Amino acid sequence: MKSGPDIAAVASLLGDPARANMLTALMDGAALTAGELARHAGVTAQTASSHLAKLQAGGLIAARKQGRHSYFALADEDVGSVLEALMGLAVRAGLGRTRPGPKEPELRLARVCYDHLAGDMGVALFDRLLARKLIAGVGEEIALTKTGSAFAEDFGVDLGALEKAKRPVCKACLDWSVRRSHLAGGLGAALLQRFYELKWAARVEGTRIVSFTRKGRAAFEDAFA
Amino acid sequence: MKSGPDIAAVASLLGDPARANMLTALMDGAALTAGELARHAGVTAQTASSHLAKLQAGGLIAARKQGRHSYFALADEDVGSVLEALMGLAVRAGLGRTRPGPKEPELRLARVCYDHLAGDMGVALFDRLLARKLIAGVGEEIALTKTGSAFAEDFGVDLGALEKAKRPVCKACLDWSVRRSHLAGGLGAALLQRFYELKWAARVEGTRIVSFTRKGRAAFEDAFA
DNA sequence: AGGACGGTTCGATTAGGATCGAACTATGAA
DNA sequence: TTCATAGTTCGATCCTAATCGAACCGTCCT
Repeated sequence: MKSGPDIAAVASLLGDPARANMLTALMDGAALTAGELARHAGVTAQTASSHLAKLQAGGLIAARKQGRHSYFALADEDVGSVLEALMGLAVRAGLGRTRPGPKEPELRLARVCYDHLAGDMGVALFDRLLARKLIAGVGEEIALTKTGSAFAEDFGVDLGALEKAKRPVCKACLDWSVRRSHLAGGLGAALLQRFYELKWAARVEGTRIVSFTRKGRAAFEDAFA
Repeated sequence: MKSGPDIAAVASLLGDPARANMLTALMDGAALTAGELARHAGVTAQTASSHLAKLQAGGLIAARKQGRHSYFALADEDVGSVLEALMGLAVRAGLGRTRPGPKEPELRLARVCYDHLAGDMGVALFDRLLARKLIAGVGEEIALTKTGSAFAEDFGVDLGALEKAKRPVCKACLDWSVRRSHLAGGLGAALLQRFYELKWAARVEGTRIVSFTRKGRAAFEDAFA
């Protein structure tokens, strides 16, 4: 009579409207703060906190503290797949769908975060370094691989100086517009510095926007493809 | 805040233990009467009736009256896929309500998922079809290759009939025990049917277990090696 | 230091829905 | 016809869990 894993337990987690709204807000893979998720769900912060604790206990989301903020993201892309599948079932019996659009395109594309690159291009940089196994690690703990170190030196980064500094060489930082990890730490700063030196990009005065030249953009794509 | 289809509505249907038990009982693709489902769920006939009405309204099950019996079955194999995927999440979160009984290993080895083969052997089948380039595709979008079509016909599958049906011929379904894809769709069903016909395997009464004979297992390994 | 703000915990309230008893309908068998 | 069985509908009860107010704990800022 009772066989197999307890699907009711996990399904009932998804079955509450507030939690479902939070999860759908997280479906793009980005991380959001507790407060933002509360707003998405249309509940108070207290209620949201309770929901988030349950989702975390159920293994559906992963939490990460940064400063006084708590960021939450889907635990895993499998969770996203299940949500997609559930939407498929929901569509056949009910409601339609809508999709919002982005804002502040330039800021979202590339900007400085303290002293390193953030925005879509920052996230892309991070993703490609990871995909090419130039950096590796889990969560925030990241390090350059052997090939990565060679690559960085070749790119003109003085790794020796970075390692002498007290600042960590590699660190994952959460992006506020894309809400995914990008590369911070000494290496992140050094790479952005090299982009300036190579005239691939420049700061736009009075803003945090990093403006890539056409050639710079192409060189960037080429170097990290 | 109001984006996408209402996944909470359908998820809350799956979130009730009684309904979840009914659905898991239906996962082998067979149709059961209201009374049988009530016993599976451990509730009285009245409550079962209420649950079944809700599941039907939600498009998860299909009802069919025959004499004084009401038969219920999963509305379609997508529902089965979602249930399998949910089981995957439940297992990962350690929410496995079931003590690993003696039947557990057999279930993991080979079982029916709606009407096709799942478990280790289902995944193995899928992998080998892919490795031999008999099927190809990305994600859930899969199709038979030319050599694959020839192979299927040779194996005794009536592809013409499959293509006339509205049901997709090939489809990937996520396996809860192995957490990888196995083959669903018309072809998946047809292959399992052939396994039965060839006496390679048979259903174990009252369970979802598919029991392969020794010779059947050898023939399976041989045919898809 | 102080204060502001984001997040969490605790407790009490409340609404939704799962459940069952009883009555009702329909089918099949005498 | 009468009876039995399968299923559904109705109403009442009861229990869980979502919710928010208020207080508490950190972190950041000046």
